[in-house]
Amino acid sequence: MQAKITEILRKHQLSITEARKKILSLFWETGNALAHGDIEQKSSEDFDRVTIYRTLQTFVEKGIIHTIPTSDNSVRYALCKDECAAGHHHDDHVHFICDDCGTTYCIDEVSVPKVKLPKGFNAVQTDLVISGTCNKCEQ
Amino acid sequence: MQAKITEILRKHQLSITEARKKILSLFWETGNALAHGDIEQKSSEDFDRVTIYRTLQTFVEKGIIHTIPTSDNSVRYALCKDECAAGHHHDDHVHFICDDCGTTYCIDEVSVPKVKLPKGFNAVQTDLVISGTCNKCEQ
DNA sequence: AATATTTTGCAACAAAGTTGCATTGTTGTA
DNA sequence: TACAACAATGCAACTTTGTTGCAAAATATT
Repeated sequence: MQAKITEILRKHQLSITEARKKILSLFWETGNALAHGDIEQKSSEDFDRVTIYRTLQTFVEKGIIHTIPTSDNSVRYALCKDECAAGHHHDDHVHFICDDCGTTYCIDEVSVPKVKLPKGFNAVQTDLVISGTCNKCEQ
Repeated sequence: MQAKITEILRKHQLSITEARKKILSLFWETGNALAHGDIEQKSSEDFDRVTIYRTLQTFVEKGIIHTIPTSDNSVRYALCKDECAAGHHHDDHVHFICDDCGTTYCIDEVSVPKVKLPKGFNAVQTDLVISGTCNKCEQ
C-alpha cells in the first residue's frame, strides 16, 4: 500500500513526506470521507494542526481529494477517482452522511442526475448530498 | 411587509422581538440565502453576534428557514416555503451557489430527482447543490 | 398594570482557521 | 554520497467563529 501512496504523490508532482503519506493512508484505510477534525484526532501526535490544513488544501488543489458540502460547518474530504485532474474534479457520485454515526460515504453506484437550470446559470459542479441512516445504523 | 413578518413569527409561536423581525426581513428583502456572516455584517450594530446564532437556530427548529450545505464552512440559510413544519423540512428544490459573487439561490423551478440508494441506506434529507456562475455574473 | 416567562447582551471562554518565519526535510545534480 | 536549492513543517501569535452562564431587559399573560 505504501507503494501505491507514494505513486499517487509522485504522479501529482508532490514531494513525498511523512505527513502526506500518513494523511493519504488514513483516507485509504477508512475508505470513507474524513473531516479535518477526524484527521486531527487520528494523527495529532504525529503532526501539527497547521500541517493538516495545508496538506488537505494541497490535495484538493492537486485533485487527489475532493470536498463534500455539509450543513454542520465541517467539510468532509474524500479520495478522488483516478480521472480527477488538478483543479478539475469529476465527482458525479452521491454522498451520504449518516445522522447517527456521522460516517460519510461515497455512493459510487449512483451517479448524479443531470439537471436543467434556468437561463444564465452555468453549472460547474453538482453535489448531491443525502443524509439519513446508513446500513450499519439501521435497526 | 411588517405585518407578514409578525404573522410568520406568531404562526410559529415565537414572541415578536426586534432581532427576529430584523433578521426575518433581511431574508425577505434579499430573496437569496444568507450565511451567518452576511447577517452579522448587515446588523452588527443592532444586535449581538450571539443573538444571531440563537435566532437562526430557533428559525431552523421552527421550520422558518432551512440550511444549505456548502464546501466552505459557511452554512447558508434560506426561507422555507409555507409547507415547512417544525423539525420537518420539505425543501426539494435545487440550490445554486455562484463561485463569482457568492450569492446562493433557491432554484424553485427545479426539484431534486429521487435517487435509489443501496440496501440499508435510508434517506431523510436530500440536498442538490450546484455551483458555477449565476445569471448576473455570466459574461 | 403587575407578574411570569422569554429573549437579549455581556463576558468569558473554547474551538477553528490563518499567517510569517525559522528550522527541518526532500529533491535533483554533481 | 554530498551539496545546494527548494519545499514542507512546526511553532507562535493571531483572527475568526461558535458556545455557555447569568443578569438585565423585553415580551407575553392574567
